[in-house]
Amino acid sequence: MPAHRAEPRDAAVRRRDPAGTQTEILDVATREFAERGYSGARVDEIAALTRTTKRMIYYYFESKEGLFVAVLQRAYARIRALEQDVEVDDLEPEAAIRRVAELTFDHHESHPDFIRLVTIENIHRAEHMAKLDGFAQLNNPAIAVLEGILERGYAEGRFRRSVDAVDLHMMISAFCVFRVANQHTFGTIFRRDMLSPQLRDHYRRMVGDMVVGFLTGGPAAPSRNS
Amino acid sequence: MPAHRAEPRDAAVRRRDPAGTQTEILDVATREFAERGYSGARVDEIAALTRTTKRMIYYYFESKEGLFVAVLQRAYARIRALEQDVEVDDLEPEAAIRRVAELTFDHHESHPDFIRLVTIENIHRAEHMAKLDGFAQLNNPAIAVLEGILERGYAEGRFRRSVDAVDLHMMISAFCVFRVANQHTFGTIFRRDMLSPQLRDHYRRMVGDMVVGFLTGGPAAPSRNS
Amino acid sequence: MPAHRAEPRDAAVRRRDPAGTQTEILDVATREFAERGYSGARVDEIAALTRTTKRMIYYYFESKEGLFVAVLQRAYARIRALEQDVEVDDLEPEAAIRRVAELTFDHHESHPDFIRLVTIENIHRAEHMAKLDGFAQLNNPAIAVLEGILERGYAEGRFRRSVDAVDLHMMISAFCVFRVANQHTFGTIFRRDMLSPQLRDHYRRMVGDMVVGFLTGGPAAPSRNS
Amino acid sequence: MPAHRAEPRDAAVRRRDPAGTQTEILDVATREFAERGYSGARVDEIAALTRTTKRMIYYYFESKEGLFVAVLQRAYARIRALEQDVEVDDLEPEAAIRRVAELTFDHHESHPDFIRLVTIENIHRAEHMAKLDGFAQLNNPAIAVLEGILERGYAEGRFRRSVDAVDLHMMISAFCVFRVANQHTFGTIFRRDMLSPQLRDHYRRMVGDMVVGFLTGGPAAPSRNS
DNA sequence: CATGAATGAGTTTTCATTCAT
DNA sequence: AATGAATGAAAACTCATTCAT
Repeated sequence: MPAHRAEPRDAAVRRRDPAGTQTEILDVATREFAERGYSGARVDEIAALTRTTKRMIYYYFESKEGLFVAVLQRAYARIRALEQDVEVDDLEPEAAIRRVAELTFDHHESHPDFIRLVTIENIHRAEHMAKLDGFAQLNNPAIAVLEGILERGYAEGRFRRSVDAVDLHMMISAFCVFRVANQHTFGTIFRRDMLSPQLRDHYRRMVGDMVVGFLTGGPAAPSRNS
Repeated sequence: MPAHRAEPRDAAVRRRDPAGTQTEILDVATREFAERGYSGARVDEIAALTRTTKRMIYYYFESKEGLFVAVLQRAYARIRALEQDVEVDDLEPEAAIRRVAELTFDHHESHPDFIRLVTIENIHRAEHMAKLDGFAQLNNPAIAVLEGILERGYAEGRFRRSVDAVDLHMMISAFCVFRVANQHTFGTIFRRDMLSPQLRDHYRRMVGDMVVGFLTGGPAAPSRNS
Repeated sequence: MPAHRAEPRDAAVRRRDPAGTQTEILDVATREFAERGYSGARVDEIAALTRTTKRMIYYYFESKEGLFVAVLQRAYARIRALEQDVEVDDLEPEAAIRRVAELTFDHHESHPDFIRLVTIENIHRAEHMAKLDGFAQLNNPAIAVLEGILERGYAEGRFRRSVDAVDLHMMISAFCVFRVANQHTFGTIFRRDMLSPQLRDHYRRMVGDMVVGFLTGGPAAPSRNS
Repeated sequence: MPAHRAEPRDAAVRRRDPAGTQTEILDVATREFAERGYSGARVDEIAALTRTTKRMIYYYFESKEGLFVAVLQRAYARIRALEQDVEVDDLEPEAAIRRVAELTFDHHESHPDFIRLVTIENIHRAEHMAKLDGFAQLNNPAIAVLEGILERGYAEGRFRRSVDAVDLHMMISAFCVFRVANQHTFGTIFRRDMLSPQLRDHYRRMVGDMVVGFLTGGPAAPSRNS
């Protein structure tokens, strides 16, 4: 046996625990894919970081691609679970929308691996997501929440600008995702670490200001040129 | 054999044109890296799509990584050249800021390869940019323009919210980049093609509304925590 | 295609015999490295002369360098094993030391590949040996034997010249190694094949004479400088 | 032009000085071949370390092999020139032979590159020397000197052992070459730096003692076994 | 003589995947 | 289920040598 390979530690421990084995593989694979991208991740390396072997990866997930798809699926499922319990009915529309923006902000900050996976999947034009059902989320809970807030806002005359909930979600996501996903190039160019703890509150407030400012601003001015 | 693989065209045609050779390599490499990512791109394939040989890639760029760095450098240099000629002094602050947002929007829409390269470089934590000088852009022309507009806006009492130019640039970029970079996962989840021509004007107006709404809105409300 | 290139023999024959696979690789690699030097040897060629594939070389030895290190290690281990069983306690000191010299002579003559590997390793400044433990042999069996003989020789008044065992070993090795290692240039210059069977006994006696003459000679004359 | 290549410095200086150009190439090539071996040396690197270009190497020396042959030839010619002026007629036979041994010792110590080249050429079985005339040195000056000393020694009854001059030269060379050529492996195994300045005189005296002891010792005892 | 550009054939190394036990 | 061994195809990279100017 080649001495240079990290051997699976304590292999006996993992025997006969299929769910645990799969979970462990997915945990490691998530880290590796997020860290190195789809092409950059190595099946060998993932196996080595696991208490199982490569064979098990193929047994459970068929192929590297199958593993990535499973990783993606689980990552989205987890995020969606988090999005479920947003409770903003007791807040005024402005406060509610701000709260949603801030929660999104928090989610993205605390799940950088998720954002990296999404970024990677976009580089691959979402071809892996396409292999799965259940990604289409026309009735996304996050959207439903936004729709409720918007409705209240318009009814109460607090929001002047008419806007689609998905577009609003996009605007909020754009801000929150960009801060994490583009931190490295942006930081290099502008010498500003958008993720520094000192700036956290600053940006968190900013995303709220942005969305509230947008909604309470006047109707869209027509673009005067292209 | 992938459909886009071109036959090697008469190699003799291109002899003794070093600048041309390098340019052609960079053109092809830009496409390939943007398309498949750093790890996913193949030096062999890049060479095959060129009128030169793999050997010349190593002759001029040392390694795959050196080639990627050169691609990145040229991509940023080109974008920066575009950012130079923004002329907004004759516009009112609101119109000016909207114009800037729209130009950014246009740039990003017309340079999807650039956005993909930036995304890829972020996955690599900007390690390739780090190898180059000249990326730090504290005196970025885009920032200077924004600063000018903000100053006028405050002086004329049109902008109520105090904001840093780099942060404003970030907000605009976030919107414009997200629309392109995350189009695939977003499109899959919400069944909305953010890049469809029909929605182009809609989103273009939206980014303007966002930034004007933000600047003309009241001062930041304190975050109520979560 | 070089004449010595063997067709790949039925690969299936050798499956599932890891020790055998490794041994076969080491055997072939020893020959090839000894024959062509480290840079001159080809991993491809080594694999071709084996019933396994290039891939297995990397599986077991990591790299060309790793393979060379393994070859060196095994070569030294084997020589050391031979050095173990020298039995000279029943001989007079002169006869004993002569016997040791002759055994060294015989070892070197029958292991030209080993000498070539050592030569090659010296060209590389022993950098590969440095990667391994266990090469330092302060308690080398060969040295211990020499020490025993010297002690007896002095006690019995047969050896007049005081000498360090390691230096004595060096003197003997120098003679025996040179005859093999430098046979080609020496042969070309002096038109003398030091390895010819006719001269074997001549040189074998000579190394004994040299060492005995040295030990029984008077104490070192002071160098008169040059 | 690839920025990473060391450019030929001050190329103009070297123009129109064929002898100088060739000398410079040979100087650099000697270093590189001695340092890295024949296969390990790089034509590119040799050219880069020169004020000329690769083309000139091929112009003057035809090929990498031709260059190596030229390097070898010059190296031997230089050493032979040194061997010319040995003046030992005024010394007693013992002192004379000791002096020759010490001069050989000194030569080898001060020309490690030469020894490395010879070692490398032996790894290649002297195939490059074979391409040249003038290497056969039956009337080698060094041998002639030894013959003279031996003759005197026998005539004066100082040397008792009958020996061939070439063999004696071999014995001396073996000691002196081994100390330099095998310093690295020997040093690693026995933790003794044979080239350390502190040990220089020790070994220099030892080679003299060895040869004098050998010549003044009794006639060769017959080998008692094999 | 001089030089940067160019090249074909090789050389080391990697990787996802499968097999025998 | 589990595992070390094995593999073919491909990928990155190198090198001596030649060409056009």
